Amino acid sequence: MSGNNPGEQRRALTLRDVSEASGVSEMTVSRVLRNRGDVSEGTRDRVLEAAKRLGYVPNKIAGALASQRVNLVAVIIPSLSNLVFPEVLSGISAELEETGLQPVFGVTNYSAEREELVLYEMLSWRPSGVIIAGLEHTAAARAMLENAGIPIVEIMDVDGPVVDSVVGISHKRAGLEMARAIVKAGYSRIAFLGTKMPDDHRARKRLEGFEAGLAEAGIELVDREFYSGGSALMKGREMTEAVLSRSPEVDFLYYSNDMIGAGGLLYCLDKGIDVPGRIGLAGFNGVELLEGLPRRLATMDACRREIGRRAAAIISGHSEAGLIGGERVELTPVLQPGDTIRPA
Amino acid sequence: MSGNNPGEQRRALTLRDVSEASGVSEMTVSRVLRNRGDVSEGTRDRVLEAAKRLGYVPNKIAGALASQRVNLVAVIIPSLSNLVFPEVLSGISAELEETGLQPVFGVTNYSAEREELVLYEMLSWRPSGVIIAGLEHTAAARAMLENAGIPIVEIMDVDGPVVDSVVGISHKRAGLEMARAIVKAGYSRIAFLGTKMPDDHRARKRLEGFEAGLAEAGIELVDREFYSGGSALMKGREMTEAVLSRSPEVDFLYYSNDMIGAGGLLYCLDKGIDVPGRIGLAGFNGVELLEGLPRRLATMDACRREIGRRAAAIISGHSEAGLIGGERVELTPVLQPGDTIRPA
DNA sequence: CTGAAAGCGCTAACAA
DNA sequence: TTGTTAGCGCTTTCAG
Repeated sequence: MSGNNPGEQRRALTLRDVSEASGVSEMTVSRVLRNRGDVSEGTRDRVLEAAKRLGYVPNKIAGALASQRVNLVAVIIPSLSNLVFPEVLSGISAELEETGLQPVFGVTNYSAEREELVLYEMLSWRPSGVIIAGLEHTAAARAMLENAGIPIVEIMDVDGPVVDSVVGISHKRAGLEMARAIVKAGYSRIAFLGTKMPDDHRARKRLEGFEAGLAEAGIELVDREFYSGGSALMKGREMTEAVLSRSPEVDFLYYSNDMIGAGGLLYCLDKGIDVPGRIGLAGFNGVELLEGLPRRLATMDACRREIGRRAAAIISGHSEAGLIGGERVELTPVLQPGDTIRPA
Repeated sequence: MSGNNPGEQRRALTLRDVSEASGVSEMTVSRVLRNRGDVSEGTRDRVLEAAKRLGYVPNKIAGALASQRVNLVAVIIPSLSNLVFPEVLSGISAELEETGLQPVFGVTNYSAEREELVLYEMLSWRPSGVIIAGLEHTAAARAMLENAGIPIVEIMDVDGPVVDSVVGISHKRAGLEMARAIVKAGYSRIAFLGTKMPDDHRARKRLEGFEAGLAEAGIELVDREFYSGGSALMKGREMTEAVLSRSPEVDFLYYSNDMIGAGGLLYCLDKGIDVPGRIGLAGFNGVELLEGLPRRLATMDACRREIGRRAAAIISGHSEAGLIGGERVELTPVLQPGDTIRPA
């Protein structure tokens, strides 16, 4: 408020400043500011008044170093532009809201190398826990996770070996069940349309499960088409056109996510193709965003918010209890048949 | 790798451990690990080998306290579920990638109170800079920003008084120009459909600008409709239906964002309404996600990624130069007429 | 090129 | 209820 000579480098306020301004020892000031221990009403008021008047903001760096406790939870995800992850994050945020823990986000762009880097960076802040998407990590990243000495929760996927705790769904199973539902509905000449990302293991596992499901009925994929980058809705259109002109006999299109599926749906409607009569369609994720399309695309809910919540709950539970122990939460995605699979 | 008695609380490794394992002083180990100062090839190798073998992860808390430097940039945004912000974040991430600075995100849920809290929390980590959405803050938040002694960049909006630097667009102007374009195209019975959020000041400013633009031509809004929550596409449909049945004379619908606009577009197409002949439509944001709809919705690009980039660049520039000085970057959103405004 | 000493701002532990 | 003393693990500074 006063004495702000511009140009003069202002030193940030310290506990000592508040201590001097209030005539109370640093230690007691610290107690007041953290609501710790017994402090008399009078002292408390004097301290709070002084802190507020000066505009004191505590230095968590120093606090964390002294107390060896950091209220940060590292959250590592592949991407922010894929709709799915912001939803997971908001589940995490919501769950952590009242726990005193703060999520810190890092993004890997679907690169295992970058994941390793981001993880290293985050661990060096000594967070109280780590939530990380997927089960596939570099050897070094895995080692860091194992040695961090804090609760680790791998999320989204449960198909594979785990470091500590895990919260997710089985993408293999999701693909498998979708395949069964499609076969049961009488489709048999089926194509897959998906993303081509080297490190998108979950999409890969869904496809594997899907093929396994088809194999049960002696069916093989008729065609497949991959893309990367660009607007998903548009890509969905383009890929659908490509597949339908290349393999006109196809009667079902399974998309690796709802956005490209929606593009495909719009394309089919444009072309006057009978959906789900002539061609059935299904996506994956259960993106709420898409409610409101001319038809509801068949999909499977990936339980994104719930995954975020449960993962955060594990971290906050363990950080309270002070223990580290692998929990396993497998959520079950439910088929939402929508309007694009014909009734069995 | 060895000696991991489970159950035994493992103390995290310190510089001293690396020092002892390599037979080099802590100070020199520190130099090697930070690539600072001259260290002989031999010592360097010994240190790196030891650090790697032990799996040492530096403690940034201690480092930051000692050096009084923190490579964190606090980024405060209203929401993650609104498409727009993840894009800003990815602009920030991209720009910061090579600077050694790390973004840390906080979410306010469009609440000024919560913003104040999040800001306090983040400032207590003594970040190198703050990027914060919007110009409207509580008095206390404003005071914190002013006294933080670090570069502050307010983003998204330039219509109003600023704390330090600002990067954004004028939403008033965006609304104004949209109004002019619509009037010029010959529409005159115009309705507004938007979100009802107390602290969404940018949507409010767009509406104000829009009304001002209409007023230039002596036109007043025929109708308005607000919503909150739910799937935007669906809400767009519902609101559109409501307005059209209440005010059948309307010939243009201006939506406060592209998602509800897209819902409206789909509704009109469903009903066989001639767009843009009978009714014109426009949204706001320039959401790439929507490319691939049956028609391209008229919109205005909000320059989200660019805003993120520029804001991050200001922070990293100032943190290098060590100075704090208000920069002002006003980007100009461009009208994308798409297929839903009839040619003037 | 390398090392020793002195903190960074706070809190744990103990003393009064 | 309040204060004192020692660090937390690193880096700055200065001395070899």
